[in-house]
Order: sequence, then structure tokens, then C-alpha cells
Amino acid sequence: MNTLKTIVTLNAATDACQLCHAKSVCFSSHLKTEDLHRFKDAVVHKTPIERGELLFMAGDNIKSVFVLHSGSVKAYLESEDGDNQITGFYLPGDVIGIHGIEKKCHTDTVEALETSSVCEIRFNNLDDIFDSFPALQKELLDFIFKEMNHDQEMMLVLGKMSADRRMAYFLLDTSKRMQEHGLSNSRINLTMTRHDIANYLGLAVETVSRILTRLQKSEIIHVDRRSVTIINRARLEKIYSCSGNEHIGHRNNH
Amino acid sequence: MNTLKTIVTLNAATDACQLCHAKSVCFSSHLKTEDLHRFKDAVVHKTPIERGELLFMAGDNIKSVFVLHSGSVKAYLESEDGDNQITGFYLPGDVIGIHGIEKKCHTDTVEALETSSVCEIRFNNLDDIFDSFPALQKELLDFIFKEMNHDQEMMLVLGKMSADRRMAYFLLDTSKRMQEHGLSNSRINLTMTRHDIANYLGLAVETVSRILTRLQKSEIIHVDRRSVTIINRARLEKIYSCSGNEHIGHRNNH
DNA sequence: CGATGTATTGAACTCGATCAAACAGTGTGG
DNA sequence: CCACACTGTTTGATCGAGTTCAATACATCG
Repeated sequence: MNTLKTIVTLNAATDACQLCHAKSVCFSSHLKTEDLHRFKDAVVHKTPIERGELLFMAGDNIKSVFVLHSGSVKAYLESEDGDNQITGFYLPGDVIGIHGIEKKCHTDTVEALETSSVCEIRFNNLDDIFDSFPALQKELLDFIFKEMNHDQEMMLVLGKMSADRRMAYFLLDTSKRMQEHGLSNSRINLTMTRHDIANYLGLAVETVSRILTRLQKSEIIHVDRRSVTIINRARLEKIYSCSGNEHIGHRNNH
Repeated sequence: MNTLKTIVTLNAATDACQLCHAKSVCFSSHLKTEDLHRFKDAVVHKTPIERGELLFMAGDNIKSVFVLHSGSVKAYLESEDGDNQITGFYLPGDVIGIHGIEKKCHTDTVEALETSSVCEIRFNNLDDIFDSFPALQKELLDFIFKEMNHDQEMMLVLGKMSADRRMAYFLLDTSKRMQEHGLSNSRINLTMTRHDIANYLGLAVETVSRILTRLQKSEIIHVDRRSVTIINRARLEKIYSCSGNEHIGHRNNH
């Protein structure tokens, strides 16, 4: 378990990007055709990794950046006591493995939530990353800044919000991100466990479970195992934005 | 209150960097002499801002990046309900105003904690920021990545740690950063209020106050108003790293 | 001085954690 | 096909860390 897969270079690497179903959301889509060829030479497709397997671990040397091709993964920081903190969930098109670039080694560990595959963009020299593909520089930076904004937003969520608001935030944010990645924005497919959600939001599993149940009883969402459908987005947004007012149902409303 | 100061270009801009007491910690120290001249032309020194005044606000257009020259500032996110979240405290040499660059407007607000001054590095075009001074590119990126790692670390602090651990983290981290900036690492001068510390750590003011008192009674730190001296760093580190064990004194140990 | 912002301390309360147990899927192997 | 182990999820009952409310102390400054 948790072994790193060996790298397999595809013969058809040149065509791979054209055929890639994540093409439209991949940051390489911003390259001009002449650059695209050089880019493809740097790209290595890795064999899929299974649920629970690691893409890399905190401490590993960084020699490349990854773009998630299919599936979904979680990134987490390892704490001194085994109490990890999930820092994010990633979807196809997302850039992975940029944290700790300046230290030349990963600061986080990335683990597959389901069978997933990535494109690995190799660099001879880490300092090259921003020089090799000038056209990609802006895209990569945009991604880095988006990541920073997300992390700061999480500071607000974790530092200030009630459990209900955190959960509402998670559902709305996941919905938004799925939409940005070309997926349905009302039916959310949770590839992570309740435990992962709880960890990410700084809550206990039981709390996550209870809130989901309450949201369902209030007919704001519909929950079926790992599939969550947003029924009443307005009320969910109200729970997220309002600190008071909109409460989720009562103990017994029969 | 809270008005932005007008910009004053110093005649002696060329010498300013040489004379600057933050020179050794400023990222411009990595420039070669030929670049340094071009750099100085881009630098504008702003008149000092007083405690409570804003350097910029969330939503303002970004047309430059700042380096803190003297004093200290806090950055915070504004929440929909007036409940802000402080995302960081900055010391001389720190780069400020990089969040939201890809959106071309600030995502956070920066406010002086004491009389402070900054160097403003102007850019004609935001996309220039990483092209104008190739030698600075790495330094600026290092700073950005360091910031990202800090933000993620805060996710762990806010998501997983007890109030005691958060406080220990804050004291140790502040101490470390002050040392990196060439200041004493055992006597910490807190330029922010208890309220700010509480906000930053996701706690109530009263909790911060109580923990400081307890830490003092246990002879781990000495508190005198805004000045905190670390007496027993080992025990403080134990509180930070251990989740259990090392507890801070008892109610009454007389 | 009094006035104001900041800090401490005490008492009561609450949200969410923890503990405990049952339940639901999903294999796995006889 | 069923018994089983195993992992993930739900639900209930209890507990406690930290919040909230309230009052007081302290520092600084007009």
C-alpha cells in the first residue's frame, strides 16, 4: 500500500494533450502551438494511482509539477502528533505539487481519493519552472495565487465560522469548483469520506454527519451516500453568509 | 482616520536603499548593482503611516508591491458579517500586497499596528512584476511560497490545535520571525492588541489573556503589558508539539 | 483629573467533542 | 449463499474547553 507508481512515457505523448478530456481546464490550453510541442516533451503521463495511494509525500524532493488528469486527490500536512490537516481537495485540471517549491521538497502529502491519473511536468532545474514556458508562467502564477486566496479563505472558515457555516461553505465551494471544472453544480459527488470532510473543516466526523442529516431534514440538500444534491441553494447560502438567523430545522419538526 | 497617505518620492532615492536599515532583510539585497539602479527607480518611499491607518484596502486596485521598511502591520480579510480574520502580522523586510495579484485587486486589508513606513515598488503593468527584475523573481517567488506555507500551517493551527497550543505556536513563531529579522528572539514586543492575537488564533480575547496569565504563573514566560519574554523555551515547545502531557500549571498552586 | 481604550478575572453557558453503540455497505472465503 | 470481518456512517448521551456575559483593573492621554 501507498507505494509510488513508476513512470511510463506514452509513445503518443504528442497527441495526448489533444485527446485529453481535461484539456479545456488544463492550464496548458493557454500555450501557443509552437510552445505546445516543447511542453509535450516535458510531460510524462503516469499510470493511474488507486484510492489510498500516494502521488508524493511531504519531504520528497520536488522535480516536477503535476496536473490532475482524472479522478480526485486530497493534500494534507502531517502533524507532529499523527493529527494531520487536509489542506485541499483537487479536481481534474488542478495543478498539484507547487507547495514547498522554494524548499525543493514537498511540504504536503497527496493521496488519491479514487483511481486517478496525472500529467507530470518535469524540469531539469526547479528554477526553470517559471522560465521554460513563458506563456505558462502567468497561468501557473494564477494558480498559485488562487491557491493562496483559498488558503486564506480557509483561515477565515476555520477561525471564525460555526460548524453549520463551515459545512455550508464546503458544499457551496465544492459545488462552485465542480462547475468551474465543467461538472454539474447541484449534484455533488463526494469522493472523500466524512472523516476527510471533518478533518478539512476542523470538525468531528459525528458533527459532519449530524449537520448533513439536519440539512436533509430541512430539505436544503438531499443526501444519498456519497452523493449530495443541493435542493435549496438560497437557504444554503444564507446559512453560509448569515452568522445568526437561518437555523437548520428543529430537533423534532413532526 | 484610515486615510491613505500620499506618495512622496525621495530625491535621494538612489541612496535610500544603501542607507535603509532593513537592507539586510529586504529582498532587494539580492540584486546585482546594475539591476539595483533600475530597481531604485521603481521604488517610491511613502510617508509613514500611523497606528490604525491603512496601507490599502481589500478591493483596491493593485499597482505595486510593498516592502515593509519599519514598524509592523496586520493583514486581514473582511467577512460578510463584520467578523474579520487577521491572516498575518508583518515585520520590516516582509513583502506586502501580493495577495490577489491575479485578480488585479487586493483581497486583504493592511493596517499599521504602530507608526510604520514602506517602500512601494511600482509597475507599469502587473504582468511585469515577474519580468522587470529577473534577479528578484526568485526572491519574490520565495516570499510567495513562504507565505503559502505559512497559510497552510495556520490551517493546521486553526483546525486542529487547542487554545494552549495555538498560543504556544504564536509565541514561538513570532519569536522565530523576529530572530529572522535580526531582533531578539526571547523578548517579544507585541505591537498588536490581545484582541488581534485572539482574532488571528481564532480564540476569544479572554482566552488569550487567561493563557498568558497561566504561562506566566508557570514561569514559562514573563509578561509585562505588550512585552513578553520567553523564560523556558523547552516547556513552551513541549506545549506546542505535545497534544497531551505538559499542562500549564493548576488553578492554585500556592 | 476623568475619559477612553485595553486587559484581566470570575461565573455561567453552549457548541461541538468525545464516548459508546448500532447500523450499513462491501468484500472474502468457506 | 451465508457468516465474518472491515470500513464508513449514523445516532444518542454526556462532558468539557472555550465562549459569552459582566464586572473590575489598569494605562495612557486629553
